[in-house]
Amino acid sequence: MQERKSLDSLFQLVHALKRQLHNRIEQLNLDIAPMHVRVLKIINKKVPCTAIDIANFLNRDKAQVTRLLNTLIAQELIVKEPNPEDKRSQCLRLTEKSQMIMGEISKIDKQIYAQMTQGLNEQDLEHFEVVAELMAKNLST
Amino acid sequence: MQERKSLDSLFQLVHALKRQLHNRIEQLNLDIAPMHVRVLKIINKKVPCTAIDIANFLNRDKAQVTRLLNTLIAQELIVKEPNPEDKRSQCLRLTEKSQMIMGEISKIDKQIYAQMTQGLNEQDLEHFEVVAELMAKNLST
DNA sequence: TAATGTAGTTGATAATGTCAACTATAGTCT
DNA sequence: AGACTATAGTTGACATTATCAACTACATTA
Repeated sequence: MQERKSLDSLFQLVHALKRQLHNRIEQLNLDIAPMHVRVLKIINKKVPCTAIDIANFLNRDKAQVTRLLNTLIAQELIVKEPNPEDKRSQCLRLTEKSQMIMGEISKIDKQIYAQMTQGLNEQDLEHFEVVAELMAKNLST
Repeated sequence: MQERKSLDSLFQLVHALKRQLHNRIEQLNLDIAPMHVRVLKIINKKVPCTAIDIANFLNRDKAQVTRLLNTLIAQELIVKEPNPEDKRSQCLRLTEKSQMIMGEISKIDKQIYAQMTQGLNEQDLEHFEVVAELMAKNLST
């Protein structure tokens, strides 16, 4: 029953994490969902960033990404700019509004991370992350 | 950026895991989703088992559990029996049909687990699980 | 230039998750 | 016993996340 237990704890962890993030994001009164926040983070980090970059990073369908981006554009959190290298594609950029929001989100991330990692030292976390990454890689190939 | 990276690898791992499970379950032609399988596993493991037990274990809304159970009943994978200790409640039990299916599911679990844990030793896995459990606990309190 | 590939959109639909209101039974308190 | 509160489960409504297929427009390759 070793494997069963491990998968369950993993599912429960991520479920708890998503709920925390969802609750905290709700408090910002942004009217966007956790996936929108993840998209904002990616656009913030990767410059330049296109829709395909996001789909690849999140390993999600392009259709989902298009819809997430539409919401963000409607709320003036991102803008699309022509991609000089490819007329099919657009570069995504945060607006001033969302740049300010990213600060809040970063705080929330830090708080949740601190809460989640209580009682764990740097070495534990390092090891955990390495294992998680390897597992994800094992599954995706 | 330490915290960001860690959360992302976790999300990606679970996403990849869910996809693998989904694909494999699909191959069984059961016409049920991963959550249904998780419910079957819980009923299989915990005897007696009621709807509330499932909701508590999965940390999900009772409404969702009711609907998952309805599908399973419609497909004759589980039956409800009166709970002798509480007339509001029913005990859930696997049918012969689903007991056979559990064998297949167990095989799939083992295969996916083996794939996911390639290159990791028992100690790595033990540590990973302990950390995941502690994190989940930290978040839920 | 024809064929093939890629970026992104749209429609349809499945899977997952949450909230609130409700029924019926259980337990508690006096 | 009767009133009050709590719990098990159901139902309706809805939000979020995810996937597939078909499509347009542009890019790349042969």
